[in-house]
Amino acid sequence: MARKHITPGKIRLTEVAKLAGVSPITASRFFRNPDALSAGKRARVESAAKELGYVPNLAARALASQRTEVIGVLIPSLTNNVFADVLRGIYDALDGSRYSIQLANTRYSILQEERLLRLFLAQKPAGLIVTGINQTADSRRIMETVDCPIVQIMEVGPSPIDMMIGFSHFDAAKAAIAHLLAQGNRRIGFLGARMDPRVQRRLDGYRAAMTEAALFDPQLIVTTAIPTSVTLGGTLFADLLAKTPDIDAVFCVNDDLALGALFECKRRHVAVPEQMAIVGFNDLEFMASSEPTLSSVRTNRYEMGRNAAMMVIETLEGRRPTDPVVDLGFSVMERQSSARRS
Amino acid sequence: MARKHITPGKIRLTEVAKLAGVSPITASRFFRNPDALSAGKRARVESAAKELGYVPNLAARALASQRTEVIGVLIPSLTNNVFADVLRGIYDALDGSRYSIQLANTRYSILQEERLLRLFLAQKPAGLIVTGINQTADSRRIMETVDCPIVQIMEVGPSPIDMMIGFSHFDAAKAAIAHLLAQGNRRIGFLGARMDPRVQRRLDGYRAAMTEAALFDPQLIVTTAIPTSVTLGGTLFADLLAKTPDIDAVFCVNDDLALGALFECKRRHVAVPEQMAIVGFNDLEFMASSEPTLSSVRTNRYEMGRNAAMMVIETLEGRRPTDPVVDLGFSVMERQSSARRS
DNA sequence: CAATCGCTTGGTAGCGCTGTCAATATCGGT
DNA sequence: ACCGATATTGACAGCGCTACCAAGCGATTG
Repeated sequence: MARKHITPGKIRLTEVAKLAGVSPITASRFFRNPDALSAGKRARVESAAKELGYVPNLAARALASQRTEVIGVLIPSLTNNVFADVLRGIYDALDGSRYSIQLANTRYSILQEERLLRLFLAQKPAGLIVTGINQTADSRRIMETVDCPIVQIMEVGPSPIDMMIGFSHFDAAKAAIAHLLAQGNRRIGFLGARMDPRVQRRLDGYRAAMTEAALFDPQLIVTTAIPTSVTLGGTLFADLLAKTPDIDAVFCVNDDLALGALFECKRRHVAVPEQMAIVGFNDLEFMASSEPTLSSVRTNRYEMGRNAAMMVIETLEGRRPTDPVVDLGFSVMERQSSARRS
Repeated sequence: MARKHITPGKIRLTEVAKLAGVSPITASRFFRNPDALSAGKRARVESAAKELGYVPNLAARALASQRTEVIGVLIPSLTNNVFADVLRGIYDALDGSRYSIQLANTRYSILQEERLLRLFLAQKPAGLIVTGINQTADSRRIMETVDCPIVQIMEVGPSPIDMMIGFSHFDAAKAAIAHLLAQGNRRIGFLGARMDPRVQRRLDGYRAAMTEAALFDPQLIVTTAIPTSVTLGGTLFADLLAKTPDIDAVFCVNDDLALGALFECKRRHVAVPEQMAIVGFNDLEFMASSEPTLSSVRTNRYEMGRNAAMMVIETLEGRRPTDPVVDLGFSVMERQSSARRS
């Protein structure tokens, strides 16, 4: 005999089955596919489970069935507000479902991402949500061969691994610049921090729009690898102004930078928008209530997370979404900070 | 025979043991307590595992050992920046350790918290991190009988369930008011949103400080159950000003409200700090770089998360912290928005 | 030299659940 | 009344790992 024998009070599936007067297998089916039971047994098992306060042992289930009900989520940052919204969407979508989330932070490193991916896949997740479309070649190969729904979030692009939901950062940035140009601005600066792949594509969109307008000038661009912050927005804006004092507008790759730039303008008594137009990116809540209100590009982060999780669930339940690639779009929110000068 | 027989390529502990020329049990010990092996076997198992790319099956481990290496984390909100910092601390502390995190969102409901708690405990977590000291009586009873390290975070108080790390919201608010009083303010308003237990205690601290100074007036208090936002800060400030136009300062229960109040002041051409002093709470990054810079009460959120996770791990490894209750304190950051009028 | 001790190693028997397949019950159609 | 088809149910074995106990072994001791 190997170990201490059965703890008396413990409630296993067997106990529920016994009380309900059915076989353990039937009780098991009740929890996984109740429709397969006759109405009578279904009711008996249900009340027995409730009476005993039965909670399934997920480890045993995972071991026996060779799969889990865990959806792995790989995001590059826990601090960034953008991902907080996405996560909230994911958690909301999974709330009340049988699935749970395993979250991991790649810290903007695709090698770290690959490591975490291997770790996740070893535990046979039910599904996977990964950020962006820039994975290592190995990561991609691994994900292509694995048999579970995978959603790439935050942006759309060609050749999804499986499914994809996001928007075009290139188009979004281009639209922001188009707006600034339409308001009569000519010397439009670019402020970028962190410079992850999605921010790079916003820079590409900026470059394309400016080149089309024959207004491109590399001197207008200030970027850094440092993580973003409001303080950094002020610093970068000061740098830009030092390099190119004749700018009439600035496009910031996110709202923190935009807010920092606004504060820096106030410190320097540069009137916004009269002397300087500002546009941010993401449209965080505060943009609409600053003074002046700040223009931004609205992105649908909560919906992105929510839909991504729903796409995974639907696939798992056999109702695979008709279109594997969803473009959630964006909208340029035109506010006081980029209003046309009178 | 019950099911398809052994998948050929699958690497189990048995395979590693075979290659290393030891029994499975010895291989198993290598992963859990390498020091118990002789140096020779340890090296052999290690190289065998690496050669085969072995990854332990956590479900099997959990089932056989009757425990998991998952630390449950219950927080009230995913959106709130405050918890993002705490979470980052927790994830950082657990990074590279054997433990992983299971996160759940109570949405500021202690009933929801109790439900999630039962769910977690059914899976025998290695440890638990819960927010605050206001649990339901049932939750408390359950946690007191369960045999795993538990850390209550965000605040300190009497009678911890097990361990506790945080600071006194009462004292922190009182110190903020003391600062405002020291700067010569007399009619100090209070702006509160969400009004969760910790915010309530900040209100208590405010009331105590104002009463001590014989300046308390309920008309100075504006609160709402609505979740916080910058926009709400502006709205509440407008309400306060409508009720009590003669205020000379305002204490906001968080930085979002403070920023909203600042913007509202700008819109109304109320000079900060000349006509209106503002103090926030938490000291988020942007407070130091706004124009004017905003005073706030700095709290050590990242350290709180990090230490909480470390306290759990240390207890699990038999090195229980000497003091179960850790007060991380706070500091009043005095900036331009509450500078003494010249 | 037998008795004792500490360290390392292995054998056995499950942990609680579910995949597979066979057995049985039920039903409509001829 | 018989047949095959469909809906329900159950028996069995085993998922991959570890708790428990016991045994092997060299060193130490009186």
